[in-house]
Amino acid sequence: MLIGELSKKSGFSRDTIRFYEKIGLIKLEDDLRDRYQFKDYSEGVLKRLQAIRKMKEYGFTLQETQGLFLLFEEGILDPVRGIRYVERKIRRIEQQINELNSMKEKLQEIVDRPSGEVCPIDEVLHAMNC
Amino acid sequence: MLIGELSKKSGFSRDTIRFYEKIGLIKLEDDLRDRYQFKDYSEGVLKRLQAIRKMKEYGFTLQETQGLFLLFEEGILDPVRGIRYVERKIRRIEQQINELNSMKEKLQEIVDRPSGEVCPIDEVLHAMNC
DNA sequence: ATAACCCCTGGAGTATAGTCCATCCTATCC
DNA sequence: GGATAGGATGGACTATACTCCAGGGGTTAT
Repeated sequence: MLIGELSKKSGFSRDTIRFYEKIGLIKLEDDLRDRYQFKDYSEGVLKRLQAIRKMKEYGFTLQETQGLFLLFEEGILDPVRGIRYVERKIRRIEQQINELNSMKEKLQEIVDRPSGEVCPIDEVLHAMNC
Repeated sequence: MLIGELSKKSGFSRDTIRFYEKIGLIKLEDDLRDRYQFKDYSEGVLKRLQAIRKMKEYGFTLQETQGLFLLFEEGILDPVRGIRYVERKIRRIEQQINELNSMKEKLQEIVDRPSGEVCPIDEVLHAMNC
């Protein structure tokens, strides 16, 4: 199929698809163009794009996705490794959540603090005589 | 003080300080250089850098910080506005936390699922006959 | 006198994930 | 024959927050 159809079916813009091609995240298995010199994408590429979409939803970066695809293609991705990989990702996400929670708590303290004449973001700007 | 001292006292690298200067986040009130043509930073700049550090801990971007400084300098930053500002920031952080939690849950399902011969990231790569 | 150490500027490069633009080709419709 | 609607390529640009480098100073210690 041509890039327009692939774009519609995958939900990625043409530019994004071309960008993914440029970084090697998707490949045209044979770059034999049809008689009009247009690229002809296979069903496999569409499936790959759908997998990329999933990966994005799971919070994986393109680089992580690419690494996982590589492992998969080399047949190194057995259940045990796969689970470990996902568990590491979960821990990274948990770290991010913790950081955000600590930010949130600090900010909540500012909001909750009974303030009379005191500037509510005094904690933030305390050095500036707010 | 010279940039080296400011760097030590603030914990920001020289390059970072120069970068903050370039984007206007800090300013030399008078750019009167001393006899060696070196910049002479005031205590005020140090305090500003300390405020920036705080803001970073609270999760504000440099742009947000700059905006807040501007409001403060214009005297527009009263307690009510300040609280509203912080509350908006809290809500943005909550959104990010929610997104991360939903990613985490999805990944946790993959890990928890009783798998025999099935690849644990099948959900991710299901389209690829993993 | 030469090294070590501090300062200056301007500009390029890093990572992430695209988006947009100019310029070109080809087919089809009216 | 010109408009419209696809397609191709290469390269520039966006945001965020730096980091590094080249090339030019001056000061201080041995």
